[in-house]
Formats: sequence, C-alpha cells, structure tokens
Amino acid sequence: MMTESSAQNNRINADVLSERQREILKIVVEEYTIGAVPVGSFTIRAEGRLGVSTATIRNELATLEELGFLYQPHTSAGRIPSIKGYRYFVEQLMDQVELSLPEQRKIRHQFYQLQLNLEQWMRLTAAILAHNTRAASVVTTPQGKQVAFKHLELILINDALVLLVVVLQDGSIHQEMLVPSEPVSQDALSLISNKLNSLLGSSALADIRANRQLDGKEMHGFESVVLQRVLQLMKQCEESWTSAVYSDGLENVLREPEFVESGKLSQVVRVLQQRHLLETILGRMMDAAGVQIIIGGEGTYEYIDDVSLVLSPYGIRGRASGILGVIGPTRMAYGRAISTVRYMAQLMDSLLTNVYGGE
Amino acid sequence: MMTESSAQNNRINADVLSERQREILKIVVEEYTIGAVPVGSFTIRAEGRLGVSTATIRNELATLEELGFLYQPHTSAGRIPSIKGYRYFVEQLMDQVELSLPEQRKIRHQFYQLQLNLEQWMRLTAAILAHNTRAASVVTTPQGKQVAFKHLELILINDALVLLVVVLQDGSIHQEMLVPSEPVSQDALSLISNKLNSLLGSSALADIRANRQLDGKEMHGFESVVLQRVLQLMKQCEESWTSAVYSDGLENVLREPEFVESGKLSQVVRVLQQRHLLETILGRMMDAAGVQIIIGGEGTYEYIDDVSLVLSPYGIRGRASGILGVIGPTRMAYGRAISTVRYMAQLMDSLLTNVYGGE
DNA sequence: ACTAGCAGTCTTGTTTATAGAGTGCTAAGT
DNA sequence: ACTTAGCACTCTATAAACAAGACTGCTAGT
Repeated sequence: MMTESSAQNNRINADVLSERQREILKIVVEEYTIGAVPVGSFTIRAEGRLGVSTATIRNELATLEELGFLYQPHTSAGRIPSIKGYRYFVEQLMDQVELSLPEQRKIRHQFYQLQLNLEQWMRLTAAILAHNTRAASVVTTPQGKQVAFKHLELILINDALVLLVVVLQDGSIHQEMLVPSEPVSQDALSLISNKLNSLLGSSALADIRANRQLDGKEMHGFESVVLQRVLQLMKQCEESWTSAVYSDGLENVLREPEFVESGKLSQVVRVLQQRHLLETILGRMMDAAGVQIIIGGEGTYEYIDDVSLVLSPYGIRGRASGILGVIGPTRMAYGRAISTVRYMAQLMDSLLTNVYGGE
Repeated sequence: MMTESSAQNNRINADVLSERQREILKIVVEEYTIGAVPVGSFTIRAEGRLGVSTATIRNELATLEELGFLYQPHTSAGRIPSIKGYRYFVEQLMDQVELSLPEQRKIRHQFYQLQLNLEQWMRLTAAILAHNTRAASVVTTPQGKQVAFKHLELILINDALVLLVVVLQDGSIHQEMLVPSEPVSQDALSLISNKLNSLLGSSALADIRANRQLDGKEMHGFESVVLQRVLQLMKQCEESWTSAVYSDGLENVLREPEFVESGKLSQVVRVLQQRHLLETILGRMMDAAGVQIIIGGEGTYEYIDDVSLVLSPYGIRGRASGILGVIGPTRMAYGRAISTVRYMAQLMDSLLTNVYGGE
C-alpha cells in the first residue's frame, strides 16, 4: 500500500498513473467540482476528450480506485476524488493559469482607488478573494518578525484620563487609556512622551528589556506606568501574532450543497471564528513560501474534513508577514483559488514593499 | 380582524385575553422555546400549572389561534407561537428577571481584568452576550454624535513615508500613510502637527469647514495635504457610523434545529456580514432607549423571518452611542436574552461614563 | 488491448400501509 | 354556562415494498 499523503509529505510520483488515467482523474475532479455529483463512466465518455468506450473507462476507474485516488460512496455510484486524488490533481494535473490580465487590472484598479490604509487593503483583499473564488476568505494583518518600538504619544482626554498611543515598527497602532494617579497637564505628558521616545528609540523589545539604563533613570510615578504599559503591549504583540483577522464571503460557502445540511458548515465557521484554531493552522503556514494547499484536513487537522484551505503567506521579505487565503469545500475550484490567492499575495507583497519596504 | 403589530406600534391590549389564556400562551411559548416542537394540549396539561382538562385547553387554543397568537403548521399538529404571540409574551407574560448577582459579579470581574481598552471591551461584550444567550451577538463601537477633532500626529516611517494618526474627540483613532512629494524630516513633521493641532483645536467638522481662516493661512504643499486627509477622514466617520462591528457565537445559532437545514441560517449570516443590512436595522435603534426587540422581521424587515433581534443602544448619555445585542431564532429565550442585553448595555454605559464621561 | 452486452447492486423516488399525535365536535355532567 | 369524556377525523411521520435508473464489474468476443 502506498504511504498516506499529507501536507508535509505530499509529493506523489507522477509515474504511477498512465496518461489516460491522468486524463480520467482530471475529468473526474473537474466534473465533480462543477456538479457535486459522483462521476460515472458515461459522464466521462460524454466529455469527449477520450476516444475509448465506457467499459475501458470503467476499468481505469477501478484501477484508480484501487490506487486510492478515487472512491465510490457506494457500489453502483459514480466516483468521487479522494484527498489523494485532489492532491494529485492539484500537483500534477491542474491547468496552472494566471488570473487574466483584465482581472488583474480590475483588481489593481480597486486598490489604487484606496488611500494608503492597511485596514482598507485587508478588507478589500478579503472581499476580492471571496468574490473571485466563491468561497470564504481569511486575511491576517502582516506582523513584524520582531516587535520593535517606533513612537508613542500621550494625549490628555480629560484631567483624569490619558490616551496612550503606541506605534510599532511594523506600522501597527495600539491604544490604551491610562488613569494617572494625580491630574497631569498636556505639557507634562509631552515631556514624558518626548523623553520616552528618545529613550526607547527604535529598539526591539529584547533590547529594551536588556537596557538596564531604563531602571537607572529616575522615573516619577506616571512615567514608569507608561513605560510598563508600553512594554506589556509589546509583549502581547509578540505573543499573539494574529492581531486582526479579516474574513468575507461566508455566505458563499453556505450555499454549497455539501454544507446546506449536516454539521459541516460548522467546521468552516469554527475555523473562521475560533481564533486558536486559525492560529494553529496558519501558524504552520508562516514559514512556508508560496501557496499552500490543505485538502480535507489531510490527517493533520482532525477537526476539518471536507474542507480545504488555499493559503499563502505574504508580506515584506524577511521582515513582516501575514497570511491570506480562502476556505471552502474540498470540492472547490482549486485552479481559480490558487491563481487568485497567488495573485493577491503578490499584489500585497508589492504594495507593502512599495510603502514600507524602502527602509 | 386585528391590526398587525409591528416594532413601531406593538402594544397589545392586555385585556383581550383571559387569565387562563394568558397562562396557556405562556406555556406554549416556553415549551416551544425549549423543544422546538409544536405544543399540543396534552403537553400543556402535563405542565401541571392548569387544573383543567385537555379538551378545555383545546378550546382555548382554538380561541388563541383565532385571535392570531398561535398557529398550527398543519391540522393535527400542536400550536406554535406567531409573531404576535411572541410579542404578547415578551410584553405581558415574560418573567422579567435580572441577571443573578453571581452572574453579574462574574461578568464585572472579567472586565476588571482588562486594561482600559475599548477594543478589548467590545470583544468581551460580544463573547459574553453570545455565551450567555447561546445566540449570535453583535456589538458596534460607540460613535460620537458629532465628529470632532482632538489631536493629530505625524510620524516619519522612512524618508518616503509618513504615518498620520488622528485622534477624534470620541477617543477613536484613525491612521493613514502619506507619501510626501519631497523628503521631509521628523522635525518638519512635528512643526506641521503642532501647527495643525493648535489650529484645529477641538473643533467639530462643521466648525472647521466654516473656518475660512484655514484657507487664508499660507500652507505649503504637505501641510495642506495633511489637512485635506484629516478632513476627509472626519467626513468618512460622519457618514458611516459603524466603524467596527464585533460579533461572536455564530456557531451557537447554526446548531439550532430550525437552521440546520434550509436557507434560514443565511439570514443570520447575511445580517451579520453585510454591513448595510446591519446599518439599516441598527440605524433605527439609535434613537430608541432601552432594550428593543424585533421578532421575526415583524413586517418592517422583509429579508429576515424566523429571526429575532434583541438590541439595546448604549454609550454616554447624549454624546456617543453604539448598539449591542443578540440575533437568534424567533424561538429564542427572550427572558435571558433581554436581561443579558440590558445588563451589558448598562455595564458598558457605566464603564464608558466612568472613563470618558468626566468631561 | 478494447468493447459490447448483460447481470447484479445500489440509490432514489413512489406508492401504500400503519401507527401516532393532536385536533374539533358532540353530548353529557356539574 | 362551563367543563369534560369520548370519539371520529385529519394529517404527519415511518416503514415497507416496489419500480426505475444509474453504474458497475465481468465475460466473451473482436
């Protein structure tokens, strides 16, 4: 028996299948993707690409099933691609097409209408992914490899309340309210922020911690409160790398026939809603390069079957990265999904590099 | 025939029903809420609160149906509350209980563990609402009645990029990247931000617009770019009042029997995902006081039937307000939902007033 | 090596029968 | 004038039986 394929070890030797078997497998996947109905020999024959009879096709189908690329939900039904079948399709059979130029242009155009606002970019990316693939999309904000301080600002809201705004190196902004133990003036706040800004410079969290000089300096009460909060904030950023998750197109997926009944929709919703699931899955993506495909949970993720993910890291080479991609039924149009995800990742790469990468 | 009840005009005269009819209607709603199965005379009898025979109950049920409080999905099935029935239940019959003190304490405790961070509050509120009511929750950020400037900051990211951070009166923070036409220094940026900060003061958008003085002042290129962006940003805030929507517990609702099949789940998803639907619904809530209940769309919202909303505005009296609440099947536990929504709204009121309200 | 033909298997849809839930009505009781 | 026991009736839900159809796998012939 062949070893099980998995996301980690998923290359399937191309030679195990004859050209005709490859063609048949391809047709099965394509037809099943369209119709969501098991594909039989007559349907394949009707496709016209094969010049052989249904009997021959049946023989090949039997072989493909034996090899684990297809299965029957029951005797006397057509064939459905197995996870292994999808895997083979994706790696060996699929027509790798790029998004058409008009589509690319249209997408770029939508971005150019936006201001230089990361949040809007993420939202738009999620919307485009969902719309183009007719699946649900996920986009996480790009996060710097190491958390480093950039700037802080203290703003007096009223005499009992101070707004602390911290800007980190990756451009992310964090806010928090502070209650000073005694009334302060905006001038006093400006002094503190100037001092801390020049003190902290652009240092990474580790550097700041190491810098014993900070303790040495005399800090009066509120100053050290601010410093503590800044450090704590940076620590939080370091720990949870998914600051925000944008998602769109859930309604696409709940129209799919495999989700209308059965609890399978809840798998998608769970993945999208429960932060730690998403972190588990996306966490393993971070170090990968290019578009990654997880088909039907593929052994590693027990809680999702019948659900596939097409994901890609994106960001600025070596400095910051996020994840974007789509989630849909195993029976998804992988070609379109992959090309869309790849294009969006590249687009975000270049947008981010243009804007932030000049350093 | 009676006039249709609606969210606007929904008081139903208490006198139309006898005490026994009221009791029966109450039992029907309660039982149906639990079981999701049409309630028949024997079930009502078994409840034990009524000392009469099933035949008598049947007569009363027939009357209640005639009056429009109940209906049968088909002859020889039990009764299901109609929208009117739910309405009457909610207004006249329901046991109005507060959240128990231990529950209140537990919730407050969760908040006190958080920093003074609005975003975290919103998230927690959404989580608590969803968990407590076993429905999906929605929370929108409180937004000031009028958009007013508070502070801006310009931070040099690199020589081709400037981060603009704008803080508005309601404490909301907005960021955007700007590309100066020619390289600038941080010192130059500080000059600009100081100038604009003192110029704009704490003025509302309308005041700024009216202030022709701004045009009069000579502004060199980048300075006016910044000003333009600030104004545009404030305009956007004024137009769309839902800056962010937090939601949780969608998985609760998709376990409900009326949603497992049929397209009814998509109603909930649509309301939660599609911004403009939410704005339509929540928009009418803003001026109301206290907990509002929309049952099964109730005529006004055609796109939702079999879905109910329990919502409440919250915020700082007269200055800022958002909406929080839950969305679930019409067959939801209104008592629990209402008491939870009310408590959370009050809690947020007091938290916000404590922090921001001191002005 | 391929294919026509066919028996066999399984699903799906339809029909029919049955049991059960619940009603509405009537007639009798309080 | 209510209330209630009893019963006929209706409709659903479930199961069983059956026919039609979809595919297959196999065999034998090209």
